[in-house]
Amino acid sequence: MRLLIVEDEKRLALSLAKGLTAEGYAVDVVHDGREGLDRATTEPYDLVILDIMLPGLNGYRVCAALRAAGYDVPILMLTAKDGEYDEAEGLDTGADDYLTKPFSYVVLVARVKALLRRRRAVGASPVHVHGDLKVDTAARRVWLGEEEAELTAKEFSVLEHLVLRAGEVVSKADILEHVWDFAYEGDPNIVEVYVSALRRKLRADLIRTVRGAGYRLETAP
Amino acid sequence: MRLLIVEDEKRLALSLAKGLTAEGYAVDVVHDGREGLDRATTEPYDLVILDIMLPGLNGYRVCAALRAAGYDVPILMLTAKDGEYDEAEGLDTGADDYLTKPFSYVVLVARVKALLRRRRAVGASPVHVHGDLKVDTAARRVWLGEEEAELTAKEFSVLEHLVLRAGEVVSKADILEHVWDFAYEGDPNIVEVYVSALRRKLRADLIRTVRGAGYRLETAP
DNA sequence: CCTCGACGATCAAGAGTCGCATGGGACCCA
DNA sequence: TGGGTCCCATGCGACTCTTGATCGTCGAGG
Repeated sequence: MRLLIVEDEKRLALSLAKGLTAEGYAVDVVHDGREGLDRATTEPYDLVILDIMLPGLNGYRVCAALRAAGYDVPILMLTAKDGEYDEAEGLDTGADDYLTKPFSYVVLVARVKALLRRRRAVGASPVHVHGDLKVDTAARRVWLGEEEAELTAKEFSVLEHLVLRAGEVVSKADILEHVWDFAYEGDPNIVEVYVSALRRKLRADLIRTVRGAGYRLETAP
Repeated sequence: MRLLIVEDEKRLALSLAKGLTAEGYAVDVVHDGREGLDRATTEPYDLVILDIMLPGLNGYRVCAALRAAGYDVPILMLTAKDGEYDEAEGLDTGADDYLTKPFSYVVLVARVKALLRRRRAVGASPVHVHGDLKVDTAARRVWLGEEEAELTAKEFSVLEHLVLRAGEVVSKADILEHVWDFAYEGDPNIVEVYVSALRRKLRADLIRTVRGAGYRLETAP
């Protein structure tokens, strides 16, 4: 799961990024509206956190522009409660939720999770089952049969991405894009390392290598 | 995925081509607008990268000409930020996105991927069935009746191309262009080798040889 | 009907690429 | 300082791709 934070207060942006990274999300931060718009439309995010007061384009306009272009990723707006901007207006322009500053970090994480869950809840629960593998994306827990597996944050993210596209071949480049953030420029070998770890902690034949194409999470046919 | 780069600065063109090839794209380069127009209309590309300042026809005119002819492949424009040309104008002539020079290589790749992704999102169901042959392009799996066949990456690509044009005669040159890239200068015999492998792994009469013309995937049983 | 030439099929081997395992180092947090 | 996570580098092993040689087949024209 990859998030974009558009926030010009650098201290706040940094602390949010840090916390959300620790939760296991890949997080990118940009500091003005124009760049936020560019980035959101060119990189694959699962959620955008958007401040309203921004240099360049303000949050409302970024949000409206994204929605006008058919962008359907959830947007969480951050508003300062000083009267100049109104929360309701945020929802009018197409935001999915808003938070009024100051807010506690715990609340933010809860809202983020709720939005991500709601999105997938178009008929599906946040728990995915494939054969004897069970993945709870909300709680970030994994079971194989009765046994719970202890995964690190990155391991879980890689598995999550494979589970969301179970049965399909997912290329290493694709996994890199979704699980790592914009700043990452390293070797795709890193994906192999994590797949290897998942096979060791779960079951070797769960993730199938498709040589020259990527990996595929086997579904029970 | 096949890309066309229309760019007269040879150093830049070469370095882009090199990088994008490393990303797994088949890349062709031409150096002037007239040739770009010709190539784009005569070869099947998935995306065109188009510089604005070009000898012959400039990028705007190439882009406008393509769009006027109903050409709907995504176009990414490259603009030099020296005031003479304006980014907005590029979008007006029908480009899908633009990048201002100088840009980082990483950003270019991100934009290319975004454009290809946006396009693919509109795509159709990835499972093709012809008689007892079933090809799932997303999962990269192939069945013949109940039996699944194990194909290598190249074998699958060749089959995929034949399936997309099932019933038609596809020339060896055409297969070479799509599965290998335009600049491939090897022996066309390589196609025969792969067709041979497909017949062995699937069924001999599935791919019919049309002497002097190419191959045809049989649709009727 | 036979012969010849062109085209296509098949095979085997070397070169090249891809994926895996492993260990070490950087970094972070307690 | 110590444990854990994350990332990188290396070398090995296995598979894939490609090439070139050889054999088979088709069809036209004598």
